[in-house]
Amino acid sequence: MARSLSARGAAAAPPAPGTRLAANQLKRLRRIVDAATGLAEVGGFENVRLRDVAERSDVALGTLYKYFRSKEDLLLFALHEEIERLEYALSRRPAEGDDALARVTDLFRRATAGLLRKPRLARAVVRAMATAGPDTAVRTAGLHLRLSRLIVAALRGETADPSLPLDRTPGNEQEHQVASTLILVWFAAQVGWASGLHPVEHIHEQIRNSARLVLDGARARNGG
Amino acid sequence: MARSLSARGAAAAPPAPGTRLAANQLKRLRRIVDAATGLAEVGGFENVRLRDVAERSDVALGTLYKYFRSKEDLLLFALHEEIERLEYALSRRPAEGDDALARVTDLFRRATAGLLRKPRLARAVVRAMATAGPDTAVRTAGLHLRLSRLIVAALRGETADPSLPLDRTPGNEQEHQVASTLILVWFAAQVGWASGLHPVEHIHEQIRNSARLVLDGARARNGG
DNA sequence: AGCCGTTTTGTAACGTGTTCTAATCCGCCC
DNA sequence: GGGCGGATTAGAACACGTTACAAAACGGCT
Repeated sequence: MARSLSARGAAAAPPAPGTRLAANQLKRLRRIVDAATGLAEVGGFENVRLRDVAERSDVALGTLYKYFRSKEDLLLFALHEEIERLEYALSRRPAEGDDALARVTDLFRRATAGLLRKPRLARAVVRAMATAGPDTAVRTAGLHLRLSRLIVAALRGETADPSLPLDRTPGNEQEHQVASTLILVWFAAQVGWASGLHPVEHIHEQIRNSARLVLDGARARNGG
Repeated sequence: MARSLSARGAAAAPPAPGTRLAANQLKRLRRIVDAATGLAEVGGFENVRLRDVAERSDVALGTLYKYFRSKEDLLLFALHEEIERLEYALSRRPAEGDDALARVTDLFRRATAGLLRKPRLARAVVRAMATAGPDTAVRTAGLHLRLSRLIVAALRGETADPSLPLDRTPGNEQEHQVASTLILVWFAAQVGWASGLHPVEHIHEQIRNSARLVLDGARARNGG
């Protein structure tokens, strides 16, 4: 995430062997991502011309392709960081609400708000997600798991433990199904927004409606 | 749809003025779409090179762009036809099942099967849908409405009336919410499949799980 | 300091979606 | 049959993602 890349421990001692290179590479990576998001904030997906990204980050085009497999991969990395921000924010202030529905709605509200603070960037990353190919499947799956963890925690009124490995996420089958459904709805609603079909509010409405249905279903199924 | 384009009324009498041109244009349109889907069946989205489509359909590149605003628009038209096929099939044999859940599951099973009869074409149109821009928003919205109508009918155990205008679709608010949720889940699941994230069966599982949750929710809400 | 393997650079090249234009064709009307 | 207007054609041109490659720079090692 942003933190782990920028806040390098100030080692006054001679850097360990192999570290110097990695440090430079991390700086380069950061420059690239910042350049890309900067361009995306201004003009969305189409405005992220990889030649421009390369120029703005003082990096050769070839280097850029050594760090990221494609334009989508690059923007997906930005989304990854955004989700890490969300994880951090939720760890400091968990989703609020008296019942699961309220908490989950709050979670998505905050997630959407965070993403849409920069609408054009949001459009860009959503589009990247939608057109991702098999080469970025791993990243995509990771995002899904991270979100799922956050949702399950919100359902339970707990706060997610980011230190746990993603494949050992708590939650029973039904909770995972609820999370999965809501993630897909959220994603699809955002695609609809990004392609000009709906205004932003529609994302919120859609999630609220779906969450209500799904959670009532879960409750009924539990005999509650 | 295919039917309405190819089965032209055999007017032995001299064609009405302006008809000759339109007939040629319809033939051209059909050739273009057939060429595109043919290429997509073989190699998916990337294999649909518009130059090749133009050549295969004996049409100039410029003409192609006079008929369709973009590559996505062209493939979306193919999806439109596929959904019309689904409408037709459902009008002849409605979704089967004793309760709403069974019928809706059957509907999506058939829809998915129909689409995935040609997996590469399916990948192509799903991708087109996912990357559609504002220029194709109308087509996209239309597809959503058509599907919604089919789902509401399946929920009720009726058969949809394709002659009704799309904006006068029957169904109360809750039924529309159920339909909307399931459509989004279906779409997102297909995007996941198309980008290599999941095998086909996952689409079915996902829809089944989501439908169960959502319909239980709807039932609980109705006090049933 | 000098060497070596890796990384980075600069730049050219290719493929493909999209746009543009001038020339041609086609159906219609007088 | 001749001419008009819109549709069509062929082909060039442009933008941008992506790949390729030779030369230069860099970092660690002796």
